[in-house]
Amino acid sequence: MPTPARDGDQSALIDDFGLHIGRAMGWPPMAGRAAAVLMLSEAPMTMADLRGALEASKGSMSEMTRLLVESGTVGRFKPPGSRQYVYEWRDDAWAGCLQHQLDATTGLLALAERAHARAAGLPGRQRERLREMHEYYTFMVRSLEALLDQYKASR
Amino acid sequence: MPTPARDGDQSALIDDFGLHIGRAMGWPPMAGRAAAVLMLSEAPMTMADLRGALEASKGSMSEMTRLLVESGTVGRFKPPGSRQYVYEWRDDAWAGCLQHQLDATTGLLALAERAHARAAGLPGRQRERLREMHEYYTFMVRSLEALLDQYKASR
DNA sequence: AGGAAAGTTCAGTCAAGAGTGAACGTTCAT
DNA sequence: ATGAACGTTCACTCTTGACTGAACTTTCCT
Repeated sequence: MPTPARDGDQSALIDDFGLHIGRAMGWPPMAGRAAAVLMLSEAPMTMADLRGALEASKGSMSEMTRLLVESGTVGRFKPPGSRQYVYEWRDDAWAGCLQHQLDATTGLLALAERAHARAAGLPGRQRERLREMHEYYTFMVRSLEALLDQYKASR
Repeated sequence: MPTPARDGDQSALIDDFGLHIGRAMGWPPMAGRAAAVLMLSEAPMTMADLRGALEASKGSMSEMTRLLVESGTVGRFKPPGSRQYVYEWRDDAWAGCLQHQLDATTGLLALAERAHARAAGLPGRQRERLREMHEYYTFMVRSLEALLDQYKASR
């Protein structure tokens, strides 16, 4: 039996985790809570386990597990001889988080590039500001890539 | 007269900027749009100018300018002899963004610390995961601080 | 192949959050 | 000091997005 995740004062911790991590990752609160439950569970959990721990609907859990797996923080396996998937917090989950942040920043760099490209004819002040934005996101993408490498290497 | 910010195809750009930057900073969309308008404006703008450019209410603009100034991306001045404040995109706006990201990460580190402190009695797996989370956010806060210094120095 | 269990999808409900506008407080030139 | 211009606050409306549950699809054991 997996750790009962919602006993006593872990409950508040899970809500807190859920809200903040969810917000940081751009997830709905329920996804953050599911991540917290999995992180704090000793054993891998089935969707039924998660639903029990969070009192959530089937549909919601299906969507949340999808998000978590996609983000690279949670793994999904089907143990041989079992019909149900089990979900487990990954050892390299935090690298997944950092990757996620890098992806988001890369998206903003793309936006800055598009804007900057169109800026040829603009007055100096505006063009300069778009250049600075582009420069900033270029810096950030390069730096986050370096951090990710460094983090991965340190393990 | 400030640059008319909502003419033709800048409008789409502003909505796009607004949405993405707003999301990245945890702002409502209108704040992102206001940031975009100010970034692309040649001259400083009054609240009335902003309201005109964005077709927004007084109340909304009051809140949005408050957010922008607080974030360190926009400056607010009262030119001598004028009754109205003017708002202007700051030269060091992007450092403000990075600072904001650092603050958010520091908040998550605090959460990880609280959780980790309570983890003394937990089974090995869970304690190990909380340790990893703590380690990750420690790494991130340290690294982002370094990036911020580096970015500031490079200007 | 048949069928039961697991998982996904999607229309609908409900709650959270964004934006409005009127009432209120503040500021500053006279 | 006065009052007109400016800015802020807050109760309300409307929009967006999270979550539910029932219908549907897929999987896999016999």
